[in-house]
Amino acid sequence: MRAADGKAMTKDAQAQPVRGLDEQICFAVYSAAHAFNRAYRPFLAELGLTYPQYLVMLVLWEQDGQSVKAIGERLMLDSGTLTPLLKRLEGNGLILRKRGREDERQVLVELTEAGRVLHEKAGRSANPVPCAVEDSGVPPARLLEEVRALREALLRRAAAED
Amino acid sequence: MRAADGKAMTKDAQAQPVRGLDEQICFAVYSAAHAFNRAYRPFLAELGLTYPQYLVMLVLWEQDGQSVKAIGERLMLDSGTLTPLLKRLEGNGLILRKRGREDERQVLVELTEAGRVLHEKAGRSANPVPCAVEDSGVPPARLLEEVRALREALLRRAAAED
DNA sequence: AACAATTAGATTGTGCACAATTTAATTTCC
DNA sequence: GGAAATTAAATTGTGCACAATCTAATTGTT
Repeated sequence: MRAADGKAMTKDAQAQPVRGLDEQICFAVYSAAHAFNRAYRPFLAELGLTYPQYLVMLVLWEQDGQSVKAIGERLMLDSGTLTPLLKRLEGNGLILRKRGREDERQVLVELTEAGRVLHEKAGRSANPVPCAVEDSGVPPARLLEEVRALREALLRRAAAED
Repeated sequence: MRAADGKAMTKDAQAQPVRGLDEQICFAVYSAAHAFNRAYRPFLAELGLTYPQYLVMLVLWEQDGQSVKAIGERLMLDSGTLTPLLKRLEGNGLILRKRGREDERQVLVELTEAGRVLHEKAGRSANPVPCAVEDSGVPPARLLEEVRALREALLRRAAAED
């Protein structure tokens, strides 16, 4: 866990009249996540991946041979989500799953040749999403930082809840 | 549909080297959506709702008696998602589903007394999420507008893809 | 009236997402 | 060295999410 900066939380949760849908940041983020999914679909269909599978591939393209645990920490997903997803990627010939020799509890995930080739293909395919981000007119660097700050604050609250 | 301002899209999708996970706004939004879910969980557990069910209740609390179609347009969800979700809400006694008398293809969704009472209860329960948003230090009004602008740009791209 | 086209929901099948539990391997502590 | 605690994955069960398909009702056209 990062960000144990000791700064006290500003206040406690309190009862409040329920806000309408359109004033809620949570719905904006929720629906934006769906919109990303839709915008990515044609690009990912060319690669034969779903969006969560693409995220796993991004993690492996950054560093091959990671454990399920390490992938899960990177993506904030648990084994109940990753195990079947990784089995599908293995079934499609993009990765191999093998028990660690040193610690046999671990499962190490390695790219196959096809998995590495897909990295090149992804780089050559037209990705519509960065353009859409640009179209939105929102400065990407600032938005990235704001959404990350929001996520971290939410995770701190969730962890503090009990 | 809003925002048909006639402004041409700035450029077409192009091939680009694949960016790392941490530079991608899509992953920031995706993981922030999960973080909202986690932060909401204890609040929603008190109400006996999941997050998507809470969204449906928000829509009905704003206006009772809407059709499945209208709810779906508001939340950007289709009948394959809503039908079983609404049946669960009906099973829990929060709503009633009845065929429209005027147009029998429609199913109208109405709050029960328990569903209305839950609105009051939601208003009295401590909601940790606004506090977390405040903790993040990001100006909420600006963030809301930026995320919405992003979503609309993504949906335009997705619609234009083919 | 009659028939095509459209529309509203429901259904089916695939794939996340996560809580809770289980199994097996490893580490810790004595 | 051996029992207890911890850890890594897998499994099970519930609930979204959406594409594709199906059924039934309505609307439009002739």
